[in-house]
Amino acid sequence: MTLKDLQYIKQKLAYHGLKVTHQRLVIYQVLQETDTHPAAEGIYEKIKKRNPSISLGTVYKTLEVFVKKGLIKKINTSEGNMRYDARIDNHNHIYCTNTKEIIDFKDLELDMLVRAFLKRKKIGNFTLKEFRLHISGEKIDPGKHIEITG
Amino acid sequence: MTLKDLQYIKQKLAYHGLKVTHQRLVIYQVLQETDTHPAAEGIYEKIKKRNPSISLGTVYKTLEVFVKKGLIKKINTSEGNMRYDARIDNHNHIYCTNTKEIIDFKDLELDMLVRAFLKRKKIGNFTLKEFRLHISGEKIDPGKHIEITG
DNA sequence: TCTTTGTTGATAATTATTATTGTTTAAATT
DNA sequence: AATTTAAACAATAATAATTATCAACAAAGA
Ligand SMILES: [Mn+2]
Ligand SMILES: [Mn+2]
Ligand SMILES: [Zn+2]
Ligand SMILES: [Zn+2]
Repeated sequence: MTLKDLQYIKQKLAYHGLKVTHQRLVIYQVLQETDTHPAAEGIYEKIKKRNPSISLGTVYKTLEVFVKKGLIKKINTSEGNMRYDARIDNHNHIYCTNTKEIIDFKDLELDMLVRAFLKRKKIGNFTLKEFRLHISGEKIDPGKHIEITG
Repeated sequence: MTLKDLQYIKQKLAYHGLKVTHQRLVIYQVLQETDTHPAAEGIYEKIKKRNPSISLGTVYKTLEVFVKKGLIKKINTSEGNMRYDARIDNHNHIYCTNTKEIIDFKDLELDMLVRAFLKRKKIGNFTLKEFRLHISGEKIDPGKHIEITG
């Protein structure tokens, strides 16, 4: 997290009419530098170390404000609890059913494939907002990473 | 719900080592004849009319048992609460963000398209179990149905 | 019929999330 | 720089959805 990045986040907050507070900065930072799609609780735990006075309620509230403003996205696990995602561009998720990890998976070819399909297959009386492919399965070696090739 | 259907459900329960109880039969029936992907609470409400003695806890427990045995599936809304689905074949869902409806959307062509894509795009250190396309948007006329054409 | 084991209903507990409220703070205004 | 004000905060209470407990009950088997 460079000084430039920090300035950029401040700008974003201001642009959305949000006051620049230490809590907001640190919550956004933590989420941005994490690729595991953490829950509010997880973000709170990370932040608490350096900011012992922060409240879990503030984390929830702040995340919700960010979602409303479109700064971040909210996704859900198959267990029904919410996770947050600093990536706001359209992308898909791979869910590992035993480690509970959620891994980003973006692919333009797939996007076009599906988009073309949905255009052909018209859905009447419906305005499509977005679509997402939800891939689920299990890591073979939980110690190693999932990697997309080909 | 014909007598044949009822016999068939009884067989299914027995096959999975589950005792055939009135509660289980009626829960499964209600879910099967509903296409709205209801929550436990919703199923409970429907059942209560004719079975005033049934307990909400039993509905939850029974649904969970069914999911474990693979008789039904559990899906989640973007709000984070769980819904149940009597359809267990692979299929996709269309989410209406304002009516909260979930509509089934099965398409073999799409399945093959995605399957072929994922084969090409290998995901390493991962065993794929299933994939689902999650389409979200809004009904234009909430009074009318969504319909797929083309 | 007796016994065993699984299932139910009633209820308590837990978990995740949201609401409330008095206090503090960022930033706009003087 | 000091003052004002609305927004944001921490602490805490409340809610909603779901799960756990347990005594009573019912189905299947001996
Ligand atoms: Mn999904
Ligand atoms: Mn919940
Ligand atoms: Zn993501
Ligand atoms: Zn379905």
